[in-house]
Amino acid sequence: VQPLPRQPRISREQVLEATLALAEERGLEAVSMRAVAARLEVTPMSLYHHVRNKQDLLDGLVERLLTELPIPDPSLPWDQRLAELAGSLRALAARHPDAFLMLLRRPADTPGALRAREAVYGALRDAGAPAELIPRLERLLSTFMIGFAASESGGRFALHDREALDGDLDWARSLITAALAGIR
Amino acid sequence: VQPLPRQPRISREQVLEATLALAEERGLEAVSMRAVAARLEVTPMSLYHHVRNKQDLLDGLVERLLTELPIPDPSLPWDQRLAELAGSLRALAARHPDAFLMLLRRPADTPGALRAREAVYGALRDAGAPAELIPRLERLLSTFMIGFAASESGGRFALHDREALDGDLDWARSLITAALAGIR
DNA sequence: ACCTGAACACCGTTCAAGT
DNA sequence: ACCTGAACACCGTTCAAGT
Repeated sequence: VQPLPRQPRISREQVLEATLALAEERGLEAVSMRAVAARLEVTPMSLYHHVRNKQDLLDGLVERLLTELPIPDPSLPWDQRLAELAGSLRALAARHPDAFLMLLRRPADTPGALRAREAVYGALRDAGAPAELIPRLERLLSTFMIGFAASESGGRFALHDREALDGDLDWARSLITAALAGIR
Repeated sequence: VQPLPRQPRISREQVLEATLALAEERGLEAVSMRAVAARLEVTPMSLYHHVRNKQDLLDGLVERLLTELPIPDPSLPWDQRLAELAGSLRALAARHPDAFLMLLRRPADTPGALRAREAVYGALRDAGAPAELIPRLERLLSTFMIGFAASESGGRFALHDREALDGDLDWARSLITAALAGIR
């Protein structure tokens, strides 16, 4: 006997959309399978046809955020591109402090992660870094930028005002520029 | 009417001890108020006399881990001290990947955080860094070290083997040494 | 002061059944 | 294929009561 085809009521897209909206409105802690389902006016169990489980739901959310990260215009000077990337990461972390931390908990091999990495690779190439050192440099740079944005949004830097943190990054930028000049 | 004094059955110390043991054996996700209470053979509600709530319990756990972080012998060369600190952070993150992430979610003004920061300050002083730059340098360095350890233990670096990551850190060390020489 | 039992308002997920 | 209802085994926390 053939199973009856049925019009899908919701898609994975819609599930992630609802997850994002919920996280934006009430924070990540309010994101539960049941709450997402309620927002879609559907039974909790219905979600399991579109995501494997809650972890997969959260993974999908993080990947979505990463994909929406603004990538700087490649025609800009390389150091400005890095600075803009750092700024975008800070803005993303500020909007989603909890979800941002999950960047540290998944392999950086998703399309969204690749996209961001390529942007850093390009900047480093234009900075004149030797090709064989670029992946390593990218790892160090991204780790610092993500760690900084996570510290700021997570509250680790709560004692420091925005101005001091801006100064930290400006100074880091000059140190990095000097280091890159030393390598080249 | 006087309330009757009563022999306390458990202390905050014991609660945190049980929390740590549970986290070590079954991971942070297994740490619940109810599970910690069960391990102490006590009702869940009894814990609330020793910790404000679950967040406070987790905070206590993180602070405990931080306090146990080995501080390098001050008589060692400054760069070796920094390298040892980085190694200790990596080991701590490997043992408690989830709890480690919580370092990014609380202000770094607890006794444990101060203790670690002072160790970095000392190393930077011995490296000859100008006093007025030391707090800023510490922020950059700690952010990188914590970000790196969190990336490694959290799985962000899952595609890279231990050897590559050791190489990353060795190289970072030489860049930092060069940058410090430039500042001095 | 410290511990308890019962209760409230939630969770994620499995399963068998419906269309 | 996709959605549902009922159920299972959990949560954190409040409250009133006991000693």
